[in-house]
Amino acid sequence: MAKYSTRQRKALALFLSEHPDESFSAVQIASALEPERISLSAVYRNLGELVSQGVICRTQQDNSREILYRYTQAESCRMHLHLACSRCGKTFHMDVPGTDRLIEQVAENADFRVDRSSTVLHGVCGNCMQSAGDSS
Amino acid sequence: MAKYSTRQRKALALFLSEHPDESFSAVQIASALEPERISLSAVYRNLGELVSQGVICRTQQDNSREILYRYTQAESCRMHLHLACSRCGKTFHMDVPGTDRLIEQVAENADFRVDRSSTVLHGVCGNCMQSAGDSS
DNA sequence: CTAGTTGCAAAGAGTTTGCATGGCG
DNA sequence: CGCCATGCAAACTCTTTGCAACTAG
Repeated sequence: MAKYSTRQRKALALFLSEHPDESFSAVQIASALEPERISLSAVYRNLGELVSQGVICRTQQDNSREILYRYTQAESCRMHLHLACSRCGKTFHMDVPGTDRLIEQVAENADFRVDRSSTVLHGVCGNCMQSAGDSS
Repeated sequence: MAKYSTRQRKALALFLSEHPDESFSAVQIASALEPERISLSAVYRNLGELVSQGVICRTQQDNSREILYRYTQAESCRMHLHLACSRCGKTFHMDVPGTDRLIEQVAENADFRVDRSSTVLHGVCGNCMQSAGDSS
């Protein structure tokens, strides 16, 4: 797999690596790369490859059946958990002290090895809380 | 909504409440309830209702585009985060001290309100780690 | 009896695949 | 030039919806 370096392949990899904190759907990527003229199927096929290479990871929003893709190659991305706002869909790094300790505790207490790169905590980000005046 | 109590509705609610720790797809539920003769559309419609009533919640497995449903009404379910094994698909309670503190820290440090009932940490459970001899 | 529910089948949304054409090396 | 990758369209999978028939209250 991935023997040739095509215009489409390069554009896709570049785009994702330039947005390490964001998750995109295949359609979003295709339209962002419209100037590069990539077909949706090429996007899907190349995303699949990148996923199996571990360069990016798949996630999903809770009430959509879209699959989202996020660059995880960057050191900084693999070490953090991520936070996803269920209102605006943005993804954030979770740079919170004590996270590692909790993950260790989970391993000891619950006999479960958490995979940092694929787990995403859901909730509402500050921006959305504010703009919605929501305090429930 | 939900003004009448039908055979299908009762069977669905009963089934879910009897399996508070497991996640099911609509198809799984429909076939588990086959003796009760529920159509897939009735399953979907009733699941939708239960979700908006907060009785159950939707989640998704990472590499499938199926939506999964899990009973969350039980007090014990709403207070915990959950762990999902990406090998066997089972869901577990996350009964780990320090979890609440971390969630508070996230609110303060990252200005993000984590929604306990919808977030699921992904990883590998003890059983699967053992049977796969995986230690990566 | 009346309105909420069901079941079926058709429509949607998102993703995957077959096959001929095109482009990298 | 050979083989991989692309593009298009058709096939698929899962979910939603329209509508007539059914049934709980």
